[in-house]
Amino acid sequence: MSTHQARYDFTAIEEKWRHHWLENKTWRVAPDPARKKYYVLEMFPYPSGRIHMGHVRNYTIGDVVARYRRMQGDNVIHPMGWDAFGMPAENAAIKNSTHPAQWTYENIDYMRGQLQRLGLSYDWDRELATCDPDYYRWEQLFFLKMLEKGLAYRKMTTVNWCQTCQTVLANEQVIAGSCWRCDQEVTPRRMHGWFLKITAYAEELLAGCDQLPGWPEKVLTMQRNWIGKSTGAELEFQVAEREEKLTVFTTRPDTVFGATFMSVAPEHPLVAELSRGTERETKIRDFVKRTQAARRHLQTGEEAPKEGIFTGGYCINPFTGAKLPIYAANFVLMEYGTGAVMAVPAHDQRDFEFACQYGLPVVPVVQPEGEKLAGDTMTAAHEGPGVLADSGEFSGLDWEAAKTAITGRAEEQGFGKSQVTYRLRDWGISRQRYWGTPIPIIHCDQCGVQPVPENELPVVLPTDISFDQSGKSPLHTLESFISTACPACGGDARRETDTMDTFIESSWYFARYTCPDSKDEPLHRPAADYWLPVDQYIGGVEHAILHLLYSRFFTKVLRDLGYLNIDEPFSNLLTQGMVIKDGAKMSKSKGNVVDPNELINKYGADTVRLFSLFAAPPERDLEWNHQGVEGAFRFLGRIHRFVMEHRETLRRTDGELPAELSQADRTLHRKIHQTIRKVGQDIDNSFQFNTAISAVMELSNTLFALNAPEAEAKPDPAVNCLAVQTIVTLLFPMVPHLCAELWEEMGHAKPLDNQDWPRYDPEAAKEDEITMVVQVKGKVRGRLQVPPGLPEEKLKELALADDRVKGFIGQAPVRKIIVVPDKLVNIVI
RNA sequence: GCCCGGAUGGCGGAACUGGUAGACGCAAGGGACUUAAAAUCCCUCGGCCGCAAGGCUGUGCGAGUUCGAUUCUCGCUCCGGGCACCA
Repeated sequence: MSTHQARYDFTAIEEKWRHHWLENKTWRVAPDPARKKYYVLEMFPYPSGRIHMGHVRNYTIGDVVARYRRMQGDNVIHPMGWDAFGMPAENAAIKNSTHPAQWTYENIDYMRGQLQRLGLSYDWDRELATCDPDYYRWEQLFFLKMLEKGLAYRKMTTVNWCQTCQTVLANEQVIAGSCWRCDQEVTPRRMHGWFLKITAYAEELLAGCDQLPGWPEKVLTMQRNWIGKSTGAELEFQVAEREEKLTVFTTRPDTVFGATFMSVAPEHPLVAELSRGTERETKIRDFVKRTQAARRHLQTGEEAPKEGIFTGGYCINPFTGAKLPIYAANFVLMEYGTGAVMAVPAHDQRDFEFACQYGLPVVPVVQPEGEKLAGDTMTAAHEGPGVLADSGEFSGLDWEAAKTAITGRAEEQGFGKSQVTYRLRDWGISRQRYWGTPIPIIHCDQCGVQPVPENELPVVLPTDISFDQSGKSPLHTLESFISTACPACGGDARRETDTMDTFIESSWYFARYTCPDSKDEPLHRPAADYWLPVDQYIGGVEHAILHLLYSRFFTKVLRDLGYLNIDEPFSNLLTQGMVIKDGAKMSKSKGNVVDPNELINKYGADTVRLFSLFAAPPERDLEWNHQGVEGAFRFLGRIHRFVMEHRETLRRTDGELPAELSQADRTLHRKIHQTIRKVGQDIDNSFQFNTAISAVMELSNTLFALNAPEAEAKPDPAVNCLAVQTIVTLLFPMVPHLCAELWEEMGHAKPLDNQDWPRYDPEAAKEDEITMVVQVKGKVRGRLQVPPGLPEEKLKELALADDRVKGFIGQAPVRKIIVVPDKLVNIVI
């Protein structure tokens, strides 16, 4: 045998099969109502230049799922595309004086090649790039439809501004006070912007969380918290000696008798109203200005000390008639609820602190069991349960009952109602950037804000632009783009120069993959209906709220607009962990980046894939370990060598097992079927590729040992052949090139691509002898080799007869014997 | 502060529904082959005691339930993530 023949030439093998798959379009799919469909999708990448290890891991996991489902007979759609709009293209354009489009498309070409080198089984005919007008034009249509239904609107409000990115961010895109992309701290800014009414779907988005058993509980919890539903009441307080009423939202209507003052947001209109023309006016205006500035300079995560100022106004508690002073307080948020709060210091810690600071009364009205709280001795608010006291006719009620009773009374009397409030805010989608989807709107001095007529879509992003160093969008000053005619009056008008948040593109791309060539409509219903929803979605947990919430929202909107018939986009979600090196996330600044290209050159794609699956289960972070990669490479080399060494025998074997199996045959045959069972279970239950791979390693270890030169009785060639076939087939989803090659080397004419997953025979997997553990008082004292299925009595007998066990029992009386069939016997003395 | 995760050899990680802790791989040590090296193969490998047979101990810490706990309960410690004045 020549060493040449045995060499594992991964470069040649991988190149051969890459071409084979691409040229034959092996992974192209079409709807087939007769077959079960399976949609597996990985979060598409931003074309930043080159793929990184995180992509490798993400896409390898998806590829294994895709190939595995195909082998199970499913009609598998597995598409890939490019999240191609975004800031980096613009930054690169400014820096290198290229055009964002050119930069983006060059990156796409390069990265597509990288993905193909990994052997990922995509249907490339479905590839899309979101910066293509044929893609984003439909977003402009969606926007117009949403505008018609009141789901898109424009308002002037305080937004999150990122100075570095020179743009506004949605609330979801502010992570711990900083920009999700560049980490710059965001600052508040007043400006006009377009919003999508995600709050109209708050309840459905929340309820949907209970309909997603295939999602990690952690992600659902984060989404529930983000939506932040609170149930309570809205109560109206008449402002003393004035026309206005002050409406508050509270989750604790039961404490209304304990309200001793009111706090409102500094921006609340009533603050300016009440102080107008009084001697307080300047002082109050200063306070408002100061607190807003302070909020801007707050360290992320820091709480400002509570501060407030008396506005000079009072309002009347409708339940008690008491006159409550109205304070402007820095901790009250204008954006939440009504921007005003009834303050109950005895039962709310914030109000308590505020009351202490400004000498306001504390009146407990919910008494906890076995205690009698008094306002002047309390050191903290009591926020827990209790029974109402000093609350008029409601005294004596349990707090929960009181919530309903008091709200009900307010409703009868016409000064309140039960109310649900969400933390979720509408999605601000205006971006002051160039490289994005133009918002199809025209501003006319005469007619106001006008939608671009549908038949004029798309509003194409102009390409004749030049960047200066300011970082500002060139669209804002591009006269040829801005200047247009008003669709209503035909007069001079200006185009909207803001573009859409790029999260819009990723909110529906999974649907467009089902019909990427649809020309006359955004989605071709028969295709979308057949393929959707995505059965398995895979990506990083960093999108737990952002992309995943937006996509859920968009799916519901598109459903209500008649484009889709599903409620939820992703039935199952796998959030894979990060790839780390030396205990830290890979980053240029840390100098711990591993380049996939170098690895593939050195070991081949199969080894890189194998290691990234083997080193950790998918949800967990994966520590990249160079020596571990070597180990994966050695394993593939061993399999390759074995097949090549036995090539001729393997080709001659017809697969018919001998009628009588020898000891070695039985050992190997049993292991084969145990492995089929184990690998199938591991993938089906929880994508535990790491343990699936170790199972295959065990099978190969058995195979190699039984065929080692020093082995006494070698297995029959037919059993060996079955073992090799099993290894190659089970490993194919993870290590496709090598397995395809070895399959062919074994003499199979039909490629492994659509081979059926091996069948598991429970009979063959049965052990004919098992190790029974004998314990004395719970400690292992002996082991028995017995055939499985022995009756309990027999097992007890055998256990008690064991010499070593006898020694441990000694003279002590046996009190009890516990038998777990086929597992252990525990003798209690 | 609140809400989730997690903690197992030198390392990555296994362990069905409470039933042999450490599968599989890496590293390390020893050996074989080789003029030598690489590659490959074999052996050892949680800790302590012991020549050995074997014993004791061991899954972050402390209790508990159980014949039996990495697994269940309670209380802590540390690490990671999310939210953070949301009324």
